[in-house]
Amino acid sequence: MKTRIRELRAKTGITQEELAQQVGVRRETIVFLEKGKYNPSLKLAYRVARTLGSTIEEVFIFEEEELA
Amino acid sequence: MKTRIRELRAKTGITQEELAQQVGVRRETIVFLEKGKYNPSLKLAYRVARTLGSTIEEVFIFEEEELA
DNA sequence: ACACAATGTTAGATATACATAACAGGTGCA
DNA sequence: TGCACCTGTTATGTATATCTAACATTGTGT
Repeated sequence: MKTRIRELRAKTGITQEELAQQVGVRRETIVFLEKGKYNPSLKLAYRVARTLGSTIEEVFIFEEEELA
Repeated sequence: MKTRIRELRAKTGITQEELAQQVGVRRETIVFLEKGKYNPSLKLAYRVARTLGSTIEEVFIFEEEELA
């Protein structure tokens, strides 16, 4: 899974820490998400997308093979 | 969380069992999802949405309060 | 009424998302 | 140089999504 979290954070000028607080998770969780190191719950994905002013499918990108 | 899984299943005429097989999970998992009894992983949400010919945000609906 | 398919529920086991804490490397700025 | 901030990593613990199996209920057709 790839994400545009870092890119969107840069665009809105917020840090991992700030995103974490707004989303209600720990900063480490954001680090792992940004690096695609795990597969978030749908609710968390929604929160991140909304906080970044975007949608789930724009923020979290799966390759076809990953879904098969 | 509410979902349109049942509605979209009806539209395409597939059973819980068939959806489960196509998505690669157990039927009980589909039952729980349909009833909003748990919060799926993003990857599972993607698979369900794609199998139903739709998108995550159309299939899984969160109320504002749930996200806050 | 009977048979069978579809759906619902429950209990226990396993995997993993996420929390927590602690530390390390990098960058910019005084 | 030094400090403060941002980012990355690792280890351990907890909560919960998902699996598995078994049984109950509801619906549908004949």
